[in-house]
Amino acid sequence: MSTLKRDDDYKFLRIVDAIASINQKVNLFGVVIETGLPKQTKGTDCIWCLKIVDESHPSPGIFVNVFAENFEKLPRVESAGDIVQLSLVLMKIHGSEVYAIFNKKYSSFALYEGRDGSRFVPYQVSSKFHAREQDKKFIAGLRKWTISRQPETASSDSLSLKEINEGHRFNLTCKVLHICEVKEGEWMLFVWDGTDAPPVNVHTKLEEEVENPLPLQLEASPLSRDVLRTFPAVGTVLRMTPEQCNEKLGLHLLKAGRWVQFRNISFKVHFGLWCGILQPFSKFCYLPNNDNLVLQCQRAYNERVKRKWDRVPLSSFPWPSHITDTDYQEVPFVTLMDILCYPEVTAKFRCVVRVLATFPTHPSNFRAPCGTYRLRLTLEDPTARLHAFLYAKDAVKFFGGYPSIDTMIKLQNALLGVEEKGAEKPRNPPWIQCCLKSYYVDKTNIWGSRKYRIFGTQLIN
DNA sequence: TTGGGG
Repeated sequence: MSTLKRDDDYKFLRIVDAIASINQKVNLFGVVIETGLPKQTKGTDCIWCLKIVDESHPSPGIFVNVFAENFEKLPRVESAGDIVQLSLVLMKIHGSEVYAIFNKKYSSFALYEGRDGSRFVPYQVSSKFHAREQDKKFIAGLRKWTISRQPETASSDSLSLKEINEGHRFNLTCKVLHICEVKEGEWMLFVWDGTDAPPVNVHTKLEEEVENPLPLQLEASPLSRDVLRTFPAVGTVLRMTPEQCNEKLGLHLLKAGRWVQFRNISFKVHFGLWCGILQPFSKFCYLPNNDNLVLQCQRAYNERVKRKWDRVPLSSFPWPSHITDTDYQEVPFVTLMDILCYPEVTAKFRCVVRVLATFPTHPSNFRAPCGTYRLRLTLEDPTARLHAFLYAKDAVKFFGGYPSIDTMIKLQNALLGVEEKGAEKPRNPPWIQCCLKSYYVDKTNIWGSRKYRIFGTQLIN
């Protein structure tokens, strides 16, 4: 196996020439167009795979497999389109695919800003990296070339959350809002693009509400109000998890607040909630803030939130069902996320929601032995779920007095989107409008004892 | 050593 001679140290190959240098150690500059997910290998190291291109090989690019002894030493590419300088990487072939292998013992890397950068100082270097004056001309050359090149996101088919459906190999352009360790070594991402994920059918049986009520969120312990308050009030916050929890992904390295494009991900429904699934072969890359797709998402969201009457689910357009009517018709709707994040404990709202479940499950138990109504509804909109209680005179107004059990069953079926009595079909609850109030039950712990109650709302027969 | 483009 040949290595570069001393006087070849400054020699940087074009990718097309590196591809022809199998089993040799070469020096390269490239534009990073995609990264995998950082992973722990089966050996002792971590790996992060980059895909790079240059003018000699603008498509499809070659993979650079970078190994390092810990996650922190891996190249953390800040943005698709950034430039990587690689010294003494070994060119190898597997099948018909040519790779560059970064060996921690003798290879080195440096990362530079891409087309929008003007500095020649790398933002990250590996321990063996030495800067040289000649580097600048390669960086300047690549920057000049990338300006004429279409950004990667322009050509990739990317879904928005309002278009997701169950299946595999989707690309999603979104903003990472939050990353948290939900269990020891298990990380969950919270992503958003300003649109609403489509409502899904509820497959659980209503009777299961007694033993296994529908969860309000996918994470075992709900996010704190401080975290929720950093989330936008409009648009679905999608939870994303790795397909295999034991997959040793370095998800904690991802940065909240950045727009990214995920590639080759799946979407599944858990308990009627959409969930993004990261597979071992899923990719992601941070997008520059001036990426066209990012700007489009932000513009659409800004338009949406500034319209007074637009805080309703996209799929309830142009108007929710006419199953309910509310007082305070002049009050604009808010989202459940608005309600969860409202800065005061006691407040009144109007919103458009679906009723996923009732507890008790059968109308014959909606009233206590003393005759007073007392039931709990599980509500959702594209932004959140919450439990809302229906009590006493608010329930009398809601149900229009004390209808017969048969009538009550009909009302409940309409509310829950049950097609016919006794059918084993999934429920598809309609969007309804309702008034909600938040209140507390313990004066010494007002936030900890906050609850929600439906009022000023009636079912229309 | 590890991973390997699905």
